[in-house]
Amino acid sequence: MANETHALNERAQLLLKTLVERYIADGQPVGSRALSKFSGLDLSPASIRNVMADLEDMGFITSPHTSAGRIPTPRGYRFFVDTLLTVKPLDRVEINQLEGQLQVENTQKLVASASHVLSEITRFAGVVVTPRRSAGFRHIEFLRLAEKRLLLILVTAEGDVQNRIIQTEKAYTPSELIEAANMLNQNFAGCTFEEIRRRIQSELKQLREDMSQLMAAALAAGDQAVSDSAEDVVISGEINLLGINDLSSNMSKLRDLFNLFEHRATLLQLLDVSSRAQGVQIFIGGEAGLTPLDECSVVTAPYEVDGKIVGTVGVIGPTRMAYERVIPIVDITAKLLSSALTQR
Amino acid sequence: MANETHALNERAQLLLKTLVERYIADGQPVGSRALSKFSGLDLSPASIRNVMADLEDMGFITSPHTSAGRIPTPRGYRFFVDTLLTVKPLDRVEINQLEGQLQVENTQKLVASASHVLSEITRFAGVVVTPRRSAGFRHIEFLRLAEKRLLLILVTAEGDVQNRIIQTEKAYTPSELIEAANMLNQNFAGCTFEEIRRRIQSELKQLREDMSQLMAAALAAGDQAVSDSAEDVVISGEINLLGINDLSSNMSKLRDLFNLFEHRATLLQLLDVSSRAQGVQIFIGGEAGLTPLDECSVVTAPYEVDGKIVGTVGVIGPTRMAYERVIPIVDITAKLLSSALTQR
DNA sequence: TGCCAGCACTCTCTGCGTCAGAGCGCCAAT
DNA sequence: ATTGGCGCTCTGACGCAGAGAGTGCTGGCA
Repeated sequence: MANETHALNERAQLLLKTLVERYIADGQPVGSRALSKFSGLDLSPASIRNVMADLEDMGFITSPHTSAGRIPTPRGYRFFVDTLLTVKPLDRVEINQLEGQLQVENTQKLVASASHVLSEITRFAGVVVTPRRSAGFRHIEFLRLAEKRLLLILVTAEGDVQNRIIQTEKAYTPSELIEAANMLNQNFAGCTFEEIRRRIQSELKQLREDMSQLMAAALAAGDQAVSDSAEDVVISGEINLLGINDLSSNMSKLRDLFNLFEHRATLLQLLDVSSRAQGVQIFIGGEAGLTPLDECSVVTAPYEVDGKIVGTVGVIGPTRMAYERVIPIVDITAKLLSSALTQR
Repeated sequence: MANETHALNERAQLLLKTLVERYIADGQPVGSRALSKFSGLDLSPASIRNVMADLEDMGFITSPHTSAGRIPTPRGYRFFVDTLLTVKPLDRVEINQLEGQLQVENTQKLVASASHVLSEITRFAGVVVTPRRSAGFRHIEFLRLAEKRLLLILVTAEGDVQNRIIQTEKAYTPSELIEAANMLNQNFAGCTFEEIRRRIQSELKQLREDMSQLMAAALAAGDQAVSDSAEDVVISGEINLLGINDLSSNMSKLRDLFNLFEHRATLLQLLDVSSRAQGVQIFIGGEAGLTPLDECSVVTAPYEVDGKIVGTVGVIGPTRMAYERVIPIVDITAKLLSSALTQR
């Protein structure tokens, strides 16, 4: 007895499990009759009602109103995913399919396609935190577009390419441009932009005056690269959530949710948490502390480059989602992303 | 009499105008009493009812049901925007504000920010068709990332920068890379990729074998650049439309609308039409032939580079929108975009 | 001829009451 | 411990009446 208030006996667990499964499957509150049919146990609805009452007391399930069946509470979902859920790993076929849809041309495309694939395959919103990169300098190029217009191409240590068009006051000759680029490439390759800034500052007097605008532009582009490469969140398939009945019923909540999506910083904070732990993490309902996510769950997994965690992939969907399907998908996607990034 | 069935007399026009204005303002069907108060004419509701009946016969207005006021039909809106609407040009201040929010660093950012600004300022969805560019070759660079990994940087004639990481079979020396780049830069600058492909093919035998992989990669990147630079539609602020009562009432229509947004090709077709004409164009309701846009209007304006139309900007919002505000905004945005693009 | 007050009519919207259906809790019997 | 049975409660659908809004029409007036 005292036992039952803390731990669930096997029967209660089985019933909770089938209840959650049925609710996830058809979204209707589950009554004692249905449970008696589907649990596999040979119990009458009346007996089941007793157990259900206990489960309700313990806070695992609740009824929307007196004469409806029961639905899982967040706590019920939590227990379900933590100890009752049996995930079946993906088929080799599905993995290949997933892998085939990742576009490996460059990091941005890779991240974008990962997010897109997640949303396509789960039909929820896919989300990826872009890898954080320490912005070092590798290579620069000035390309003459017109008399006083240059295209500046900047490659960071991580192989990201930044480009911007700059208007110059003076018309540089091709050889001057090459000279400036060489000067930067030879002296500063491998440095951070902060270092470059310091060293240029101190050597400014020696610097030929007509070079200084080019240097300034280069540094500005560098700063841009740093800020661009700050962590960011890529979301796709938000539209899928419009189709989810659980969410689209109360319009104002839905609006809040989409507003959250626009508010990258908040989202980032949530997803960052998940990158502390290894493996798949699940946030159920408001567990993340964000009210717009009340009826949502977030399934995340960190991905890594060379053994170091650099970002997070995930799926945002209704709390009533098929976890046993979503979890392996997110897991594999993180692994695929890791390996695609490590190769480069 | 016969006159009235074709053209509207002044009184009818004024009443239609105030009716549309009032309906746009508060979204409620407008009754004869309200019209008599707000029209400025000194007429009793009863007289106004006669005119309204005529307007209804002519198809400019309709009533949702017997005892409601009248609302404009698409034809009513059409007449309104064509001949009754008085747009007030934007303040200098507003223009500056608009201009300040455009990010001119490079074409992609410019287009994205234009779309974003439109959505922010109108609180509807902003949409921009990216400029079509003939993809010519300008410059290429091979950068060694690791032994058998190169970063390929490709600059098109229009100054767009493509980059991709390639794995090579052979470990190239820096001087080989420079040689390959030089070879391409000197011989093919200004050519289309099609030309390059032909000429390389014909000279393939003379080409040192170890260079061919680099050439192939360069051409592949070029093709990518061509296809990437194909026209595309950038949408932002779709979420704003969630908040519009006219649209969010019937969920399924809203879904259709968002599906349309995902279906770039269809949207492109619609927006391309608008780039045939000069100046602001307005599509009301389903005039564009797309059912998901039934309750929407699209306000567009083409923008140009060096006097040649290269794309379209626009706003998608509910048919019940404040046209007199949206029209100048779209107009000015197109002009700002034109001038920003022409400068580069 | 144009305008308008008045009136009957129609339609929506709201609230109320009823009724069937679903499901529960409790209790007594096994 | 399990279970059949009974009464209770709540929802959702339905129908109905009354209020409110706005129209169309008619007949009178300048």
